[in-house]
Amino acid sequence: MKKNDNQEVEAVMPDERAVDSRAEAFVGVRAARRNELAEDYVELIAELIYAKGEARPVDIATKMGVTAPTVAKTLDRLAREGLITRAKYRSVFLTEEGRALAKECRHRHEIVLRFLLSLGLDLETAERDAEGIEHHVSDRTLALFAAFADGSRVDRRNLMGEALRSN
Amino acid sequence: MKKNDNQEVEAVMPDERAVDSRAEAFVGVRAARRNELAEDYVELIAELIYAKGEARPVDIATKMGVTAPTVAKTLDRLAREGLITRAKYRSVFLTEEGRALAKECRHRHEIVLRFLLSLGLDLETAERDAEGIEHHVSDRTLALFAAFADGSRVDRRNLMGEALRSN
DNA sequence: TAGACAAGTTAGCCTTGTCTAACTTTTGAT
DNA sequence: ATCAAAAGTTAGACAAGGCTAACTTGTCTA
Repeated sequence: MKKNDNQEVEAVMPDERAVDSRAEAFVGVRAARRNELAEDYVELIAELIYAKGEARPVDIATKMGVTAPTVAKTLDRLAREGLITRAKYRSVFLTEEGRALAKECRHRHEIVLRFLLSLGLDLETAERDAEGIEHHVSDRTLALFAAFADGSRVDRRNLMGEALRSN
Repeated sequence: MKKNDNQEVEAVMPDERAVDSRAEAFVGVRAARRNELAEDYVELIAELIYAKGEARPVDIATKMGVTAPTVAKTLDRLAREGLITRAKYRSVFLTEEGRALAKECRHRHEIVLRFLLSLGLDLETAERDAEGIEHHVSDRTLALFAAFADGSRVDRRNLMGEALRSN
């Protein structure tokens, strides 16, 4: 492939490190994407059970914004993967593994949400963004988010205190 | 569907607002997910062109961690969607629309990355998380991220200044 | 208790994203 | 100028996630 045909790229100016250190990230991100839907389902099922005592496919469909057959197919997959149990024409239940996953997802979601809110975001937007972001936050970042959300007020006080003391 | 079969949900405790206000988010998130791959490709293509003068399928494949035929099929789709142009056995080029998208993605990526770094995250992790997060950040949140990243030092100074003045 | 209606399922189709295997074109070194 | 290796393409398989249409089961009310 000859290096002819050059193209102007005025608009886009990545810095040096970009091309190489970003490369490996893609693989990991795509891996994360594969589990997103399962996590969303499991989390939603847990919420429905908590809120209504059961998780019915029709409610899952409504909340997820998809049709009933889509839900059925996805639930079959989740059952195959051991996250839920189901019987024909009945509600869905989480296995131990499913509950563990739901709990973990809930935890991440809570932290991301609190973090966004503590940053000054409105609830609507925070809720929506948290839904998308929560699946892509490493443990390290999550810890930082948690610390920030919990500590932002305290930090300010500390900072002011220090400023006062140090003068 | 009778409301029998109840299940213990000790582990998972969503608060009241959760079930309803989170619902609508899913639809939006799924919409965002559809464009992620296209955005990743376009951004990568822009970077390759910038860094090497051209974007070859083989490099895209390496960076994305997939095989050549996968890249070929995806590039066909991007071409169909008007984001790139390509000729058989040649490198790939961005259309105006593709360049615009790449620029926008780059911009988001930069902000998210700077934000994560300013939060104290190491470069590796920040890079990886930014890759996943950037597609799920609303304009509102992005603005907040940008302000935080740019202003965290300034804020501290202001805060200290205020603390001093107000006493 | 009988049906009507709501909920759930099944079948079949489409698109995307992934792969391997096999083939063709381009490039570059001798 | 030739030809081997690298790059690119095509064909075909498969799973996931989505849909509509048509059928079955459960529930609840008259």
